[in-house]
Parts: sequence; C-alpha cells; structure tokens
Amino acid sequence: MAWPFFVSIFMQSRVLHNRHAFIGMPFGLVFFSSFSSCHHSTRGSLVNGFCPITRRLMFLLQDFCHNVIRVKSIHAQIVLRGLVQQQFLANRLVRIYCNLGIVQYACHLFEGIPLPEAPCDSMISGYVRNERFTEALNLFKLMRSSDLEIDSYAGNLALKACMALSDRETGMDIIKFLASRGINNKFLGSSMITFLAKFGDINEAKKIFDDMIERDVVCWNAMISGYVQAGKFVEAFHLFVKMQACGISPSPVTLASLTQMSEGVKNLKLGRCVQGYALGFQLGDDVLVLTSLINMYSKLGDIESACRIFNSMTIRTLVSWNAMISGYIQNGFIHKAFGLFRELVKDSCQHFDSGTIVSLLQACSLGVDLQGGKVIHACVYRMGYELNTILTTALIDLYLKCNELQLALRIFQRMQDRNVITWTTLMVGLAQNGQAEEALKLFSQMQEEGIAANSVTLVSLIHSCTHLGSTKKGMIVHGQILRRNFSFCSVNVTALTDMYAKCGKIEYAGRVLRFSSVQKDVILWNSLIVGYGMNGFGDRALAAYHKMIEDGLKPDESTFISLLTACNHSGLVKEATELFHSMESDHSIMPNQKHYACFVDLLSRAGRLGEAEDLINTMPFEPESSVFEALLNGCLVHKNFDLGVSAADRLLKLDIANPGIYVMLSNIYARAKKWDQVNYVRGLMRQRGLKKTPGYSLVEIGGAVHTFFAGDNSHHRWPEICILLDNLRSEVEASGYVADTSCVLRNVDEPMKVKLLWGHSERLAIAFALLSTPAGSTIRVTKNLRVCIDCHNVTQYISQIIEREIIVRDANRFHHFVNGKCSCNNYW
DNA sequence: GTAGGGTTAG
Repeated sequence: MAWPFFVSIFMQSRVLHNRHAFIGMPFGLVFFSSFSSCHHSTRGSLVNGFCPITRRLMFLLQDFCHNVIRVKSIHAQIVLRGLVQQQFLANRLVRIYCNLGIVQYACHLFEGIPLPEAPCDSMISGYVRNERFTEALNLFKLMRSSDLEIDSYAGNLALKACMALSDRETGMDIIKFLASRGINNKFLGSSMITFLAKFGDINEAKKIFDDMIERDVVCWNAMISGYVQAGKFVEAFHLFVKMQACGISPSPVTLASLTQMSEGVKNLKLGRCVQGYALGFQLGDDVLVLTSLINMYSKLGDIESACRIFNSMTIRTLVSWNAMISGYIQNGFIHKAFGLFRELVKDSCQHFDSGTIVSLLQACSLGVDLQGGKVIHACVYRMGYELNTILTTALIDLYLKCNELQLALRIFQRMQDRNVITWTTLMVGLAQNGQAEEALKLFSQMQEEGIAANSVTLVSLIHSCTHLGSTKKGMIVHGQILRRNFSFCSVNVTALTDMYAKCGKIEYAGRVLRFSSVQKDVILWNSLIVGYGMNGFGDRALAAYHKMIEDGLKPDESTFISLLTACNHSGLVKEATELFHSMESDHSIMPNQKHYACFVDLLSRAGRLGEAEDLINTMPFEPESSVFEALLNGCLVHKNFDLGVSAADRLLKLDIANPGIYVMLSNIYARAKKWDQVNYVRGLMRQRGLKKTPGYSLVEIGGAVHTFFAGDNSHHRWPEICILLDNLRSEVEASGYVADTSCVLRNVDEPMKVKLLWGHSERLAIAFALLSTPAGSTIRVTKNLRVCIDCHNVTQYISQIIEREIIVRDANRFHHFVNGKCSCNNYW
C-alpha cells in the first residue's frame, strides 16, 4: 500500500530533478550553492537563514521523525515544492528513513541526487545502522573512486562495516588509505583498537593503544571493551584500575563494559559490585549505566533487581523500556512485558520503536501466540512499519514458529528489502516445518540475488543437509564454509562433524576435526561422541570421552547422554553402568530424567527388564513419560506382556496425547494376538484425534532427494521398482532368506504379511537407488522411524547379492551393510 | 552528525 505511494514520490523527484537542471528552482539553487561552499561546522547557523517553508518542513521532520506516515507526507510536500535537492532536507530525510529502518526509501532518495551533492555520509551511516554493510562498503568505494572528500567519519563507518563482515583485509586497506590521507585522529585510533580486538589481534590493539600520545576516556573504553569481548576479564579489570591511576575517571560507557563483564563471567556478585562502583563515581543515575544493569540482571535471571532499577529511574529512554520489556520476556514474564508495553504507550504517552515490537513479537514466538502476533502485525501496519526489515523478519519468524508457513511465505514474497537474516530465518523455519529441501533451494535463490551467506546461514543449511542425509549438498556448504573463512568458528565445525557423522561418513567427521584449527570445546566433543555412537563405534566414543578428559575439559550433562546412547547402540552394558555411576561420584553431575531414560532404555533393550524396573522405582524424583517409554519399548522387544501393559498404563496417565504410546501398546497386544485389544487401542487413538507418524525413506540421486512411503506407488519409476523387487525377492529366497513376519502386527494371513513387508519404504528406496546408480557405488538411505528386523535381514542378503555397500540411517542409528553383514552386530 | 556504549530479527 505504501510502496506505490513512494514510487510516485520517487518518480516526481526524478521529474523535478530534471526540471531543476533546466529551469532552476530559486530557493533550491540559492541554498544549495550556499551549502556546498560553506564549511561543515557553520551549517547549523545557516538553518535560521532558510526560507520559512524550508524551516517549517525541517522542524516538522524533526518533530515527526518517529512517525513513518507523517514523514512520508512531509517528504511528499518537499518533493512537490521542489526542495528535494536541498542538501539539508535530503540529508535529514535519508537519516530519518534509515533510523526508521526503511533503507530503501533513503536509498531511492539518495540515488535521485547527483553524486557530488548526494548525502553520502548520511547514507553510509544509514547503511551501517541497518546492517547493510556490503552496500556501505560499496558506497565508500564509490566515494574513493569518484575522488569525493573523505574524512574520518565515513572512514570509521566503513571500518565498522568491515568488522561486521569479518573482512579484515578491506579494513586494513581502509586504515592504510586513511593514513595516506593524513587522517589520524583519536576517532580513528579508537576504531582501530576496536577493529583489531574484534579480529583477535588484542596484542596489536594494545600496541596501538600504548603508542597513542593522547588517550581520552574513549580510547581506554575501546581497549577495556576489547578485552571484555575477547573474554579477557582480568586484563579488562586491570586496565580499569590503571585508567584511574592515570587520572581518568570512568565514563558511563566504561561501566557498561564492566556490567557486560559480569554478564560474561555470569557473576551476579560482580554485577552488584559494578552497581556499587557506579554510585561511587556519581554515575548511579546515569541512563546508560542503569539500562546496562537492567540488561545484566535480567540476563543473569535476577529479574527483581532489574525491576527495582527500572522503577527507580527518574529518566528513562526508549532503550531502557525496551531492555526491561525484553528482560521480562527472557525470564518468561510475558504478561508483565505486555503490561509494561501498555504502560509505555498509554500511561507514559511515549512512542515505541521497531525494537519494542521486535521484543513483543519474540514473546509471541516463544509462547507460540499466533493471536497476539496478529494483533502486533496489524499494529505494525498501522504505524507504517511494514517496510522495516528487522520487524518484518521477526514477523516471518513468528509465523514460522506457529507453523503458519503460507502466511510467512506471503510476507517474504512481498518484502522489498530482504537481508541475510531474513533469508536465514525462512530457511530455518522451513527446515523446522519439515521442508529441508525447500530450504536448500532457497539458498541457491539467495545466492542468485547476490546476498552472501554468513556463518548462521551456513550452519542452518548444514542442519538441513543432515536432515536430508545428503552429504553431496553438505559438501557444497562445507566448501562455502572454507571459502568464506568460517572454519575457525566452533559452531560451524560442530555442525559439519555432526552432518558427516549422521550421514554415515564418520571418517570425514574425524578428518574435519583433524584439519581444523578450532579450539575443541565440550559441544564439539559431544557431537563426535554422538557420531561414533550412532555409527556403532561404542569403543571409539568411549576413547573420545577419555581423550576429552585428558585435554582437561569437563564433561557436561549431554556428554553422558551421548555416551549412554553410544553404549546402548553397541550393547556395552557394563561400561554404561560404570559411567552412569561415575556421573555423580566423579563429576558431581546428578543424573536427570533423560539420563534415567537412556539407562532404562539400555537395560531393557539388553533384556534386563527387572533391573530397569528396579532403577525406576529407586529414582530420586517422579519419572517422566520418557522413562516409561523406554521400558515399554523393551517389553515390546522382549515380549514381556504384563510389565508392558502396566508401563503403558502409567504412561497414559502422564501423556495421553502421545500417539507413540498407543502404537507401542497396540503392538504389544498384537504380539500376544489379542486383536480385540488392538482394535480397542486403535479406536481410542482415532477417538482422541491422534495419528501415527507415517514411516518414510529418503534417497538422494544426483542431488535430488526422493521420498518413499510404505506401499507408495506414486514414484514415476514405480513399475521398474516393482520388477526389480520381485527379482530380488526370488534371489534372496534362493540364498536362504526366510521372511520374519513377527514385526507385521496386523491381523492378516502369512502371504499378506510377506507382501506388506515387501512394500516397506526402505526397500522401495533401495530398489530405486539400485536402478539409478552405477554398479559398485554405495547406497545411502535415510529413514525417519526405525528399520524393522525383517528389512534389516533382507538388506544383509541384498548387499551380498548385488555386491554393494548399503548404509541405512534410521531414527537413532546407522546400519552399514557389507557382504551380507551389518556393522551393528545386534539388531534390537 | 563522527570514536567507546545500553534494547531488537537468524
């Protein structure tokens, strides 16, 4: 609705611009020439020299700079009066649009003005403010190549853009360029310190800091903050002390850095000390300090202190309100957050900005509150904020979290101005809604539009590849990570390790780790342990655990989940029992519900149902449904009817809406051939509106992922698949395979059971892979549920007959079939 | 309207 309006303004501005050139607008030209010849610092005094209309427009812009609709109408007046060429007005408009987060308006306005007079500085600042760093750098390059006047202002902003883009090279180039122009003031010094600190060159930064002849409080702050960002809290604190010894008193910014430090070390006591310092330095009522304290307290979970500070504040900025609102949200007080918002708007009659709305939208996302989100969405439109990229991205995120895919896509398609984060949000959301393939397609589309992926984008893409079981696509993303220099980032390396391990290429996972210089943290080790476990290498998982301890790292709760699962898959009951007991005695980690569920799963799969039951009865807290689920599953495998039924009974009291329980219970009855009970349980499921998750298998051929459901004849090569499966069936039967129909838990005759087995999705996927890949190549299939015992048997035979390696990843482990055998040894 | 800094989307 607002976009065509702007286009019309834009068109007019171009027309006027041309007219301007020929006819000349008296006021515009007079003031324009007086501006271009005068020095920056004298501009302010000229404001009063403007004609009354210009002056009035300028004041109006100032007064209504937060109201998009009013700004647009003032903009229209400026255009109609032919004043758009006036540098002062254009400058202010560009700045206001950028502040409102509507960069494209500013951009069009900017492009309509010939370069020498264009408000380059404001535009560069607007780009940086809106995180459009590439555009900022491009403009800076343009300024350089057009030989425009460049001072430390634009230079510093360009340097900031380089920091955000992790582009060290360009940054160093800019520093050299500024030096060659003789620009070397304290502004640049501080920026350089920040720049080098951001790139981990904290020692280089310290050198510059030490070499500076005159150091003001800003320089000290830059250095202290550099240390805080680098996690060097001791050095930061020493510098803080030294600064005072040099006779420089801390500024509000210094104290803000110190509160961040308390946040970094997660030390509430230190935070309280900083608050004490603030009082000592007469900064106890500074907005900046108090706001950062609110932030620190709410991040550390002390919402009462945050609240107390907020209530005591005599002056509050919008940022303070936003910090408090977001603090409430982070601590789960959603209603209080909305209450505060109401207070802000109604009682205090203050304006709110996109930041406020973003926090509220986040609250809706967390609580999956679609209704609340829609109200805010309407509000966004009423305020004219629909073109703000951050806000719209938050809306897309909300709709995706509420599973409203269509709404999210519609907003995305209508968006004029999409950045990396917008694209990434959509990719993550699609993957979470089970559309990983769409997410990957979106990546190519994003690249076509010339938007560069960042580290978060790449991590989300790797997750999608993992989900699809596609190493081919994963390797393309891996290439991007190497090319874009993200291989030092432990999150990326962890995602890669996880992807290779979960796609059955455990040797690649090991190689990624060997060749990366990344500092291994617990999460990275955990992902490797999970990988080994899933691939059936319980011994290697244990070895990795011991190596990790040797390296001096402390295992965490997930380490033990990964280890217990690994032992479970490899049948290492003794080792698991030892680990489970060592948790508390050696590492002071109390086993939680998940640990108990894992251990019960392991015991009951190993047939030690009595021990599992005893363990549950001696648990120090009430067991959750996951614990009984593990026991129930064990009962199903080991055909313990009575214990199974009683476990299901307790389970249904805890979790009545979990379809998995009904399926397991009906399977237990089916095993005992109690078909009446089976029908009763199935009827109960239907009655309660619960649906069983359908099983499916995926196979990737030439970059395309093919999905098969059981008995699914919709694939375009279905006739060939049928023929191939028939042939395979006679061959495996000739080799001695006998169908094990125990897993077909339906009341049908034997031949029908066998027929159903041959329709299982993994067999269809394997047959299709055989049709579409060259002889001798490895076949990889991914299944969402567990592979059944008969499919497991038959795949062993198939691997022998066709002389191929077949890798099947199911819901929780890997099966490598080679020469008629499976790596997992034991199918439970 | 320049550096250091408090809130906000992945």
